[in-house]
Amino acid sequence: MGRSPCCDKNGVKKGPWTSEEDQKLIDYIRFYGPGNWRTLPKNAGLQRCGKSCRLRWTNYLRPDIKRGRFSFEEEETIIQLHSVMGNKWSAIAARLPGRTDNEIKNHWNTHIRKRLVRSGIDPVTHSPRFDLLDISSLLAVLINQPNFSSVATHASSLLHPDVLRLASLLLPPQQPLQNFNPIHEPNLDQNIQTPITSVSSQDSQPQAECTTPSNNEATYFDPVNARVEGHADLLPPLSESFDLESLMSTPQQNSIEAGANSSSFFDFGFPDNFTFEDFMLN
DNA sequence: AAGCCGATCAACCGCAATGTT
DNA sequence: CAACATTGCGGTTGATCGGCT
Repeated sequence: MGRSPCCDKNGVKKGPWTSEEDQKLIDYIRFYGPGNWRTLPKNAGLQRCGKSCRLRWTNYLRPDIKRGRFSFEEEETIIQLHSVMGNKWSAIAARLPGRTDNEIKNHWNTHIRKRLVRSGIDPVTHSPRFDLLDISSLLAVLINQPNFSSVATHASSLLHPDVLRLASLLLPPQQPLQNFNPIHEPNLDQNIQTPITSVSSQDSQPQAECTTPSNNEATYFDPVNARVEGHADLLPPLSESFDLESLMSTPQQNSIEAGANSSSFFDFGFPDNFTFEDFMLN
């Protein structure tokens, strides 16, 4: 009746492995190969549970394990695969040579997941979540650009349409951005209050699509009235299903579809010193 | 210097799936 | 086919470390 324990608890060591134990395990597996984990510890002279030996080998001692930081490409792959597979860490690991499921799982939980949350992405569904998004910091980055019209043009192709729509809703109608007052960030960086000026002559970045007026006065981008003011191309059409409630909820059935556009949305948060140039380069 | 706290990651636990008798 | 053994997987824990006060 019931399952017998995977190992005899008496006399079985737990906790971190010593280098001597590692060496015993390596030597044994080099000679006999992995497998038969139940009898392995006894045969190898280890006071360990077979399960512990298998875990130590597969997650740490295996010679084909690639250690060190995850590359950008690896992280992208993990995000894409996770959007399709969910928490199938072993399946994800199978597509990342040299990485273990445990390592990927840890990296997801400690790095990637937090970045997605900061970027307003639900890490479970890979859908935008505006209750997660630090929208004011995003706006601060976008608005605090000398050539905001151009920025908006870029942003409209890079950001989720509903993000831009929400951004427009946050701004009072007929009000220039210089008076923009973030709702939840009363102490937001004062830079956000800075008037947005047209592209200056010393602006070294080429801006082929720049729609900034040619005068030297400060210009303000009003997303709400962008269409009437000739900026219709700056704002995407409102999604049919868009409403604040839908955005605040966590859809359960659309992870695969969401995965298809997740990497075109924000994949990462914005560090304090983040600039639009950084954004475009990434 | 000491204590606190958050981040990281190796390791453990329980359960499910699969294999064997 | 049932019972048991083994392996694999995902969630969680806890030790450790570095930064901060």
